Amino acid sequence: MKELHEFAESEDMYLKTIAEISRHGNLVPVTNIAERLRISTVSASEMVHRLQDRGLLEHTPYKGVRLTADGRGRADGILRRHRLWECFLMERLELPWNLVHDLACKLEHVSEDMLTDALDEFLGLPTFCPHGNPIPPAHGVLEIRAATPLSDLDVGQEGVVLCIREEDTEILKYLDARSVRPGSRVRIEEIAPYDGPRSVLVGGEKQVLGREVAEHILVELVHETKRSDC
Amino acid sequence: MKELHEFAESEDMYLKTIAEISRHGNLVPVTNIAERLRISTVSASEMVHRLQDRGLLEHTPYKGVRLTADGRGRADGILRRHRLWECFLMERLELPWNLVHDLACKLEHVSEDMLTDALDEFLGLPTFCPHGNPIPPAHGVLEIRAATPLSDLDVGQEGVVLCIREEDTEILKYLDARSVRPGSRVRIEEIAPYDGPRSVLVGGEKQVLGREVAEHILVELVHETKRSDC
DNA sequence: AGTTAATATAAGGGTGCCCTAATTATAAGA
DNA sequence: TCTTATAATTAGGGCACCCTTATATTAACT
Repeated sequence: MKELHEFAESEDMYLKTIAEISRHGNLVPVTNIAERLRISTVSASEMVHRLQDRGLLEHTPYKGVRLTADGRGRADGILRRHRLWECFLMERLELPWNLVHDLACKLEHVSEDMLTDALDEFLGLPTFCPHGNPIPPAHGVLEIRAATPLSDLDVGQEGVVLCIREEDTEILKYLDARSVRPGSRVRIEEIAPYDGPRSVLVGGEKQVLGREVAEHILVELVHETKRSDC
Repeated sequence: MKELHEFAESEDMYLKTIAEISRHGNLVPVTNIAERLRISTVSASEMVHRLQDRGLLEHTPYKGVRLTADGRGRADGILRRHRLWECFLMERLELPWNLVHDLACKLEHVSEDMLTDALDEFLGLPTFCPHGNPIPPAHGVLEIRAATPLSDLDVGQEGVVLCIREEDTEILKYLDARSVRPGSRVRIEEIAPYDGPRSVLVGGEKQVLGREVAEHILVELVHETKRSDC
């Protein structure tokens, strides 16, 4: 009966993925889960059933999936550990920020509360991970910030990058190379026809970002301050 | 083909266990491996074959198992990570020492060299884990210390505890409660008949330790220094 | 040399998680 | 309403790792 492995790992990945896609309480299509996890829809569907049986989510056929309170709690725990590890890897070990995510993905499954809380304290109870995502508290609910996808901004509007949604090594490296990081100030200079690529002013330089990429960059709108030349 | 899991974990446990039991290059009976991992001998035997096929060890039927250079290297890597994590958990997170081992057992499987080396540096390149075991260096070979099991000392002999062999939560807690820790000075006061329990002087108090337990405590012999009252 | 205890292997299962290919059910637009 | 794209399910496998219950082998002792 006993196995050498503590097998919550796959479960963790599913819950985390669903929580990340969901964001605002909407139903998550099973197809999307499969895509993100790079597995077949059959496998994802199968696992969704298992998770439903365990009371971690509810599946509405042909619509999608929503985490239960239990599932949400579990997912928050995972995100919490993930982001705390990210802080540690970045701030203390000073590892390059594009590696940090992948490493945290493995560390996040070590799930003892004692460890997580000790780490939290050691890091000085941080509230955001280096990618700008909020760290769920040990007890209680995650604060929600008013975040807008960069793709929703119009020409001339400015914002401060809060976080990069899709935590994928490639996109992080790509954006990092273009100075798009949490805290960066960005300003839309131009939007190509057909809702196309954006020309964005970042740190004095002009960058061109596709709409798909822009959708993954969450910003806080900055009120257009009076220009000195007006 | 792709799996969500990186499946070196069982392999890791086998290699680590074999390395721990072996210690001095002798053959390790498959039965012992099974015992330590708390699995059936059939399963252990099966896995030993797999590991042999992968060139990580050599199995001499009815005798036992010995790691190849490759296997040894892998095992050292695991022990290195394990002990570095133990340092971190103990020194930085200040977790209770009996928890530290179990947590490190999970963290040790996150095996990127970048992480391990960064952690090593962050901790100030420690050479021993909190249980007194040496930390294998990134490259090169483990230094060997002249360690004697406490069970080999005679009445009147003294030693300093180097490490506790069997890294098992129960025994660690037991010994910790009796002040037997790496660095402790111990002195055999009495040995019961039939090579029985030892009365040991530790930190001014007398403790009684069974022979089996004493076998797991490795000490460095201390030359009987002249007493000041002589 | 013969018996016994330790060790190894064979046979048959099980679980978790993943796959492909084929089929069925549904939502939503023409 | 009817069709079609999307979603779900069924059927049949695979791999890693674990199990129990035999049955063979061998080391080692009498």
